[in-house]
Formats: sequence, structure tokens, C-alpha cells
Amino acid sequence: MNIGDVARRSGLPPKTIRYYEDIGLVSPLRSGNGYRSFRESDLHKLAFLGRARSLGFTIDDCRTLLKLYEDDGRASADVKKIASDHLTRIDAKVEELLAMRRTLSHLVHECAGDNRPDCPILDDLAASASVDGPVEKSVHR
Amino acid sequence: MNIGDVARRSGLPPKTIRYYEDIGLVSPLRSGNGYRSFRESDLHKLAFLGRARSLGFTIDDCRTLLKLYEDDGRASADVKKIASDHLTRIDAKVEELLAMRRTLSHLVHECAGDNRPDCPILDDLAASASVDGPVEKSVHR
DNA sequence: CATAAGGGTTCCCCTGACTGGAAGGTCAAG
DNA sequence: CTTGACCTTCCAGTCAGGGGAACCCTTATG
Repeated sequence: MNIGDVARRSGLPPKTIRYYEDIGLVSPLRSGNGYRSFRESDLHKLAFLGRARSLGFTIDDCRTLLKLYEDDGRASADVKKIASDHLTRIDAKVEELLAMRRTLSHLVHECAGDNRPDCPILDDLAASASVDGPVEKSVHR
Repeated sequence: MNIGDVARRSGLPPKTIRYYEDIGLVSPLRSGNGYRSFRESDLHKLAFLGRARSLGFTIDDCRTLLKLYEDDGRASADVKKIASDHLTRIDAKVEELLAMRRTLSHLVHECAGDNRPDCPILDDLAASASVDGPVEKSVHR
């Protein structure tokens, strides 16, 4: 299979597949004309990677997951740990976004959104942007 | 004020402040020794930027918000639009993360996490990674 | 006076995970 | 012969800074 076929069947862009080869995630063969020649097993790996990436795993996680996948003697605990840690990261990110969301949503509701200049959103940005007050240490100017 | 003072009072790292100057968000004066010399108004801008960034606005949004902030003839509608659009982006991101979270959380609960190799997580990655079936067009190998 | 500490400066490279584009080789069809 | 669809490599850019080198300025201390 050429890269285009693999791209269609895996759903990954050719650029991404080349990139994955670059960083050593797949190692397709080469045909006489220099084209990459993918085996079914390469396609399978790429699809695995695509799925893992779509669940938000980092490339580094993917590399480890792929190794574990290919290791018949793996302990599922190792896989579970990677996934749990990732879940924790996701939760943290969601919390962060929801905190922003709360503030923003409040401000947006307060703002008239007309052609007048008065704007609680800008007020908040400017005010909460209150500065710590004059500096005391390092008094040299 | 030197950059260190401004960093302390605005909560932004000196590196970030220099970067903001680089991309034209602030324009501090220079003292005779070549040091940046920040006015209170620069500090204010930087604090504004820090607050906007902490709410997740992109640098580009920040640039626009800053312009609007300094424009007495602004329409609050313009500000509101930026904030609303950002809110929409946040919601989309949260949804995306929650979708990942649902799948991952399910898989993690299914996985024994012991020293045996059987692992529903890997099974899912490998299986959902099912390929589209043989390619029909572009049949040249 | 020398020097050390603790500011500051510019400059360049690095990050993650790709994406875009240029310049050029290969292959089958019309 | 040429067109068009593939493929190749390589370089540069993205976003928002962070790390670190090499060097300058100022003040305090021995």
C-alpha cells in the first residue's frame, strides 16, 4: 500500500503518517521507486495511533501504549496507569476551562452589547488587573 | 520601573513581558543604560493582558481587546462578540474533553489493572482502530 | 580597587504535533 | 508528449512563551 491508501484507510493525513515515521512510531518498507510501502500491520498500528490520539493521549503516551500493545507479557496495570493519569489531566483541564467559563459567562451576560462604550468585560479585565501596589524591596530606580 | 518590578507587580514573568514588547503589545521607554523603563500605564496594560490571558483569550484577542479598551468610542458589542466567541470555543473544547473522558473513564473501569496482559483499553484502541476495508480505487501497488 | 551578587540586555534554540508549500521524481492514461 | 495524480525530501511556520549563553550595569563589601 502506498501512503495515500493508508491515509484513506486509517483516516490520518499523509503528512501525519510521514511524521509518525520520522519520530519512529511506524517503519514502513520502501518500494523500488522510493515510495513507502505499508503492510497491513503498519496500517493497524497507524489506526491504533489515530484512535489513541483522538482520545487525547500524547505522542509519548502513544509510543508507550504501542509498546505495551505489542508486548504479550505486559501487565494491564501499566496500561491502566497511563490511562488514569491521562484522565486526571483531562479532569484538570476541564476544571480550568469551566472556571474560565463561569467568569466569562457572567461577564458576557452583564454586557449590554450595544453601541455604547460602557463594558463590564473591559472593566473586569482592567480592574482585576489591579496591580500589587508599589514595590518595596529593590528600591533602586 | 524596571522589568523586574513590573514582573512582580503584574505577575507576569520577565520573559513574557519582553515577548509582549516584541509582538507590539506594550512599548516601554528605555533608560540611558538600555534598560526598559515602564510607566504605570505600561504596568496597567500588562496586568490587563495577564488577566485576559488567564481567561483564555488568545494573544490576538488580547490585542483587539486592548485596542477597544483604549478606544473611548468603542461599541461594547464588539467586546461582547469577542468574549462570546471565546465562550463558544471554550464550550466546544469542554465538550471534546468530556467525550474523551466518557470513553476513557469507561475503559479504565473495565480494566483490571493487575499483572495480567488482558486489557480492554488496548483492545479498544486496537479494535476501534478498525480500518476501512481494502481500498478499491487507485489499485496500483 | 577588585570582586561578587543581582539586576538587566540580546540572541538563538526548544517545545507538541503537526501543517503548508516548494521543488522535483514516478506512473498510468489520453 | 503531456497531463494529472501520485509520491519524495526539505524548509518554515504555527502558539505562547521557556531555557540558557554571553555579555553589560549597578551597588555593596573586603
